Amino acid sequence: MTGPRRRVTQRDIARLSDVSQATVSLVLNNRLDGGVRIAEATRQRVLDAIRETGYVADPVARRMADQYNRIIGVFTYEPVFPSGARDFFHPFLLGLEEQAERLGCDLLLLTSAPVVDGRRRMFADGSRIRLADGCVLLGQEVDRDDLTRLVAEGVPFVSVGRRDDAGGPVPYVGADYPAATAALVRRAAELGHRSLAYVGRGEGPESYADRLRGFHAAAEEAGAAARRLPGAGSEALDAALADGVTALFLEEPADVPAVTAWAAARGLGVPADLSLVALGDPTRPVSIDLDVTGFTIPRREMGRQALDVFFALLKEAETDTQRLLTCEQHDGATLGPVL
Amino acid sequence: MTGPRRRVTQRDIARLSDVSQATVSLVLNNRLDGGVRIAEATRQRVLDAIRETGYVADPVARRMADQYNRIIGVFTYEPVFPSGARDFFHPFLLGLEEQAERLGCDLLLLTSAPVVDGRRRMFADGSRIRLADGCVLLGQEVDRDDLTRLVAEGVPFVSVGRRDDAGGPVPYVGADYPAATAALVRRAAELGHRSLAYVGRGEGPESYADRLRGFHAAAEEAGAAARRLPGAGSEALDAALADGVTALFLEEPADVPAVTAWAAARGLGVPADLSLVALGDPTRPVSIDLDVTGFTIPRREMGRQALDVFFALLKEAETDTQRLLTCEQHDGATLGPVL
DNA sequence: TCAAGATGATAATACGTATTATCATCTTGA
DNA sequence: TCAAGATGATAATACGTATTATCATCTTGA
Repeated sequence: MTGPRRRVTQRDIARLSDVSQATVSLVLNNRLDGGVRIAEATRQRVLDAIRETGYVADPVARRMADQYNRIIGVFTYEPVFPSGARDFFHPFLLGLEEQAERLGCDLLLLTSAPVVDGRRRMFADGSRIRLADGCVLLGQEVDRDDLTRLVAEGVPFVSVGRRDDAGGPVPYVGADYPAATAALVRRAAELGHRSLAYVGRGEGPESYADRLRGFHAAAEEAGAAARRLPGAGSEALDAALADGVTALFLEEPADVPAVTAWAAARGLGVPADLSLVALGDPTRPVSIDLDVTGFTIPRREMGRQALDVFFALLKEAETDTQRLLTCEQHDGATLGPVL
Repeated sequence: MTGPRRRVTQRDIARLSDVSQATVSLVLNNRLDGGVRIAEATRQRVLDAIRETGYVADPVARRMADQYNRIIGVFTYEPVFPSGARDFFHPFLLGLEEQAERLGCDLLLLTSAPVVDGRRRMFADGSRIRLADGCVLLGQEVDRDDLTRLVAEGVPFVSVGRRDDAGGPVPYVGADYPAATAALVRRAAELGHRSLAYVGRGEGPESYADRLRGFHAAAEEAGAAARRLPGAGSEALDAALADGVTALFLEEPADVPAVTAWAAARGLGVPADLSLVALGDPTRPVSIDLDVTGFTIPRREMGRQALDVFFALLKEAETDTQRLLTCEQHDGATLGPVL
């Protein structure tokens, strides 16, 4: 008595409650406009049948009829979630899931397998995004072409993390890296640091550029010397130290162990001889035994608000579609006064 | 002149190449069966139009015409993916995603079902599973009631990891823990070990029970003494050691650091004084500096094959719906001969 | 008593694709 | 010359939902 279980459809509900399919749809969507009316008794009969059968509208058919299906694609760009980055991205996902549950929508994984040169192009296939009402973008770097096309096609989407314009403004919920970085620079200046170094790329992903921008702006304002070291290599650090740098601002906190190892090798005390500041959370898993001063990215909250912005866009409601959230400053033990 | 551009449809192609929509579809799908034929010239005209316009079939409409919506729910039981377990579960997800891409379907996260006492019940909300064609189950432990209901309702589903019957056979793609464990026991016996200890629960999740079963069976066959220690506590280990145990089989490889710390404290060399075997991969992130002998769970492949089984079930094709995959043995440096 | 308005429901249609049954035309062979 | 088969294409329909135009019946008020 099995056989491939057919989906329960509105026709089934209609038959059960002795009305037409149209009526079922109207009850489901609670349409009151257009002058449509359903008697309360009928409505109840339909709702009962729905409850009994556990009927849910087929999201595909809903999309077909050009409707919302409350499914949101989550597109992640990191090449197959490089194992290291998982921990970093997880809080974002948690925020998304949490808010999705609250808003009663579902998340579709658009992270699908490796495609062209290790990276995924969003439009590589026939645009499965269309299955969903739109999508949320996650990842340090996002393909510019994809972004441009999303904007051009008017697909509702939100980026987790600020993005530069792409043929139009990109809706995002980002972290206020410039402000968070600047605040730490000011703290350092107050503590007497006159020569600071930013360690990292400072370009490429917006999040890097934003940090560096905040760094330079605040340093200039504070009248402190500022430089950038491309990486945490020993030679570069040695040179900076010899040149009078007293505080290092790490773009990538996962570099902390490398820097402390170098400091230990040189017999430098932190923060006695050198201060250390972490600009965010590590994107690679590392064990750090120091209580590093720096800031924390409100990842979970970013995930949550991303969905809020998404729904506002979908409903075309008024809202701030480019949000920068404040990072929490962490007062650790690695930023000290210059002795 | 913007506005969301209308999609190019088969009707457009049909008009352009002066054929019917049906012909376009037939050309696209290259149907040769059913006695349908398209003249080569016509075919080329249609293909040209497709090329010119960049037409791609709307995935939504495709699925609409199909009996299935090609959406597969991924249900995970771990309480919102407890942070430690993420690493462990990720390879399964990768396998699922990879195969989903290959099979042209999408994964819907069903991880956000209402959380009742820290855990999710699948049917708590009644019907979200019905959004999808069926689902894949992921997690160490699966709710028995949910399982029973899935079987009873005939929802197509596959468990990643073997499951005991639940009012009927449960389709699964699991790891062959008994065989993998037994192989290691035999190796130990060959190396002269006569008294072995299994460290762990050995019950609860099927994966634990399976390991213990394989352990006991192989030990008996090899004529070696076998016992089980509930955990890796120092007292238990001391007692076992005092009692002549020369090899420990760890159900949970994340316990390796605890055991090696204990061994170091007792001045025991591994494998000189004591052999160590890891029965699988750590479910919690730990850093292990030893090259531990043991086996690896084919997680990615399990994810992949789970989707294969799922589709076979969906299409009611003949297939082995209860698969146990072979674990890869890893010949490390912690299982040595008894001196 | 009857017209106008209110009420309640449905038939018809659209969305874009896939497939099957059917049809028209051409070719072949005796 | 004609029937049978081959060839090439299409009309019709299905998939499951949403919506609009339409219709039938009931109510109301003068």
